Amino acid sequence: MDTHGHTKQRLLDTAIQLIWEQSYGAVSVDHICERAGAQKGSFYHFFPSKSELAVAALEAHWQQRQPEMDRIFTPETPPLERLARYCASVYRRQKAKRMEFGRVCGCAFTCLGLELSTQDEAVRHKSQQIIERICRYLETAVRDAAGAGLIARQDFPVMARELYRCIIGVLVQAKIENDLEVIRQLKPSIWRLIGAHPPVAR
Amino acid sequence: MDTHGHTKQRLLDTAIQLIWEQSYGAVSVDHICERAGAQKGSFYHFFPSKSELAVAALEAHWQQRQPEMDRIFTPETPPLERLARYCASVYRRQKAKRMEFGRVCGCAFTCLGLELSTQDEAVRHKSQQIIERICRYLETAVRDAAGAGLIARQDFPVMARELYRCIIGVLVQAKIENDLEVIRQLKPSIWRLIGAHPPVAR
DNA sequence: CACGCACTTGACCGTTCAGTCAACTCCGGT
DNA sequence: ACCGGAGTTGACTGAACGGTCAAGTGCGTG
Repeated sequence: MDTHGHTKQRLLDTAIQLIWEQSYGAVSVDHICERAGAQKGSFYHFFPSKSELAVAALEAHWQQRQPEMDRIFTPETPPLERLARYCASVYRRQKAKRMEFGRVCGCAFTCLGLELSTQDEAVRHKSQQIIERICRYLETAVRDAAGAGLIARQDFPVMARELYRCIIGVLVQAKIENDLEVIRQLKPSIWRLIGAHPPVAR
Repeated sequence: MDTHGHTKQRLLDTAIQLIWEQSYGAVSVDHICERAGAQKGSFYHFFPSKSELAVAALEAHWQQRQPEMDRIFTPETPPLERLARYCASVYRRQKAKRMEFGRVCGCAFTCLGLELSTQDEAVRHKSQQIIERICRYLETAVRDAAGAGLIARQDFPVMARELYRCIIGVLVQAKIENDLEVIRQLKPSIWRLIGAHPPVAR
């Protein structure tokens, strides 16, 4: 039972954790409350519905990740090195989660977004919004890479989305196969897509 | 209410349809029975549990698709043309589904696999199995392309999985953004990954 | 000290869930 | 004509679901 922090934050943290490990449909409000050490009335004091909790949890989860994204994608790092570090951080995060939970869990944004996007417009929209935020980091990196003459392509927004799809694909496959090794293929795939010289082995 | 065919097949068809459009967690056995025009007792006569229905529905859905896959990937078609036709068929299928349901639904195998893979080993395994079957078509195509001197890479199984991840990524993004246009990017991405000459515009 | 409000409590609601069951119908084989 | 088994029916179960509520508690402010 999570007892750190205030109730609302505990509910958000617990929700994203359980939904990430299981799924929106498999996690009940009762489960979340129990694991967060809160009562149901408190839950509905902070969130009008389970669905709105999901939206808030997505946003909260992103807020937790953003500092690391800023660190990885700092302009002080050479652009291709940023991408390489991001690939490494994806692997590291998935490995850490598997250590904690015992299974590969993939990307929480994508899993939740995919599960609910045909049923819940608010969740779909928040999920899309977070994708856009991630793409912005990628776009800046490839734009800087082109500026430095490291890559030839100039269609930066398209490229960024292409790279993000590649990351999604890797994380989906890693979760379905419950295997981290797929993630090692992320960097070479990205290098091929951007048309950079083949990466040196990590 | 679906009244064609025998009860078991109707249950399978209805199940995959509803799960594809919504999600495993959002679709109840009652819904499936109602839409299939069957009684609950009949459901549990054919399937021991909702989870085992999901596995059977994945397999049945694949069986329905296989003939088209065989047609697209026939060795009589030039290898890169096979890939191009597959990209086109992915777009066509998603467009048709959106026409019918009103939203982009993505890939049923992936959606169901992703939702349940941490909770239901049988579903995860079936989903993985179907991925492998699709990869086999892709692998033969790229092997033949290399044999014809159209591409340089020789790591065919790795390539096939790389291409499949690219397709997954596109379909996930198309569903989350509820937009078919992303799928148009599939072919150029695949061409970049295999290192073929840029495709002519479709 | 007293007021008000944010937050908490735990019982409660009606509905829906997956799954069960005994009785029944129908049909092919003998 | 009879039998047995596959398939069907619809009522049923107990648990779990999302959500509500009236009655509290406790704390910061005046």
